[in-house]
Amino acid sequence: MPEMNLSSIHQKFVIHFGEMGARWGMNRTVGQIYAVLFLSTEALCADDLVSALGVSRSNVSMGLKELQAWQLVRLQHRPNDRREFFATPSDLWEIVRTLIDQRKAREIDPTLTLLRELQLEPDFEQSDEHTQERIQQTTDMIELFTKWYDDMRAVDVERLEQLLKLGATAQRVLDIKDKVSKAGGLK
Amino acid sequence: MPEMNLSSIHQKFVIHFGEMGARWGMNRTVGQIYAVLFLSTEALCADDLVSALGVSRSNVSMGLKELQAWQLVRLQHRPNDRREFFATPSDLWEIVRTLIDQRKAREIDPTLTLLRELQLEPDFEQSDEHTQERIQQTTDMIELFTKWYDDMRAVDVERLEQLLKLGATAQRVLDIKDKVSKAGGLK
DNA sequence: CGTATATTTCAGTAATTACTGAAATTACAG
DNA sequence: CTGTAATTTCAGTAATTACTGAAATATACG
Repeated sequence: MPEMNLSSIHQKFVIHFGEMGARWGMNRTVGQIYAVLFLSTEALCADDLVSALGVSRSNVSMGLKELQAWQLVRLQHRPNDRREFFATPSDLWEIVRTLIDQRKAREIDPTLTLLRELQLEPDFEQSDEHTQERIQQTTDMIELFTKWYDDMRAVDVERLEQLLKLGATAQRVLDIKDKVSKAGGLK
Repeated sequence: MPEMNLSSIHQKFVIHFGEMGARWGMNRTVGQIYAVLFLSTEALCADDLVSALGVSRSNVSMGLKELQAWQLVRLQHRPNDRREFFATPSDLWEIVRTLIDQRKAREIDPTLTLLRELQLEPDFEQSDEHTQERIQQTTDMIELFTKWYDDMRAVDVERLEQLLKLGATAQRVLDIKDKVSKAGGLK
């Protein structure tokens, strides 16, 4: 990793998110590009990234393309300059939402599709009870999570933070409901 | 992929979770082993997996070792049989919790550690405001999520399902609180 | 102990994925 | 159009990761 005129802080951050990127279905370079953009005050062009990371121009080009496919970077232009500049959304919540949306689209949705297809196959009814149950359980759980996420996705950020901070406290509402219905005999 | 005397349903399921496993920081074989165990009525020994998947004995051995490191499989013994038998927990919620716990421990916790370290570095105060803000935002968000998860982890499954089904409906509680405090002037 | 069976280790190899440099393409100013 | 700068493509190669078979190790039973 030659040629990294980034501060010590930036370097550590970039290296870490490079490793993390690799575990998240991108590769190291893609993660590093994103980290540099994420910390950068202004939008950067491809050559800025080349000199920040010391990787080839073509590697940066491919990395940026992938980040665009993930919808994780914004493209910008400057007057009298035909280079393209890239930036990350300033709102971290937006970034997280995009990440979840993308992974959902690439992993969860196809899985759900498969599970539903399996249940429609003629063989399904013939397969042993345990298999049927497992497939059903998995389908139900994914549906539970995705519906919850769809719900949450619609809530505005401030509200969402409140809800998350409530956490298990929200459970108290259910506790009370339980007690009331038991005591009062309400269904 | 020779030697797969699994039903069509099992095959499709196994192949899919093999691919998914690869995106989830395990490899294809590990994902496939897990899928076979997940659908199996009874615990299986290594050679069962060899013949189900048509991979080498040593590959299965390594895969099982990795699954044990992830705490995703249970080891069982049968009387008068010194082979080891493997099974997945019967409770899907337990599996999901383990998966999240493990990924948290491998990815989130180290990230949080790094972010906190960066904030303690002498250089941190010197770095530009945007960088400081980004690192702070990220720390805060991860802490928000992990605290929420810790909360939820303690709740029993039935309750958890209720809460997730509530979803954004829980927001109404906050809405009402808002209206009351506005109307009544409560702080 | 000795032997039979189960499991793990690991060096070598296969397969996959990432990266580079050169060539091709695109974009646009003159 | 023509020329120049920016970007992309892609074949070749490097690096990484996955897998195998053979050897080593562990386990349990007589």
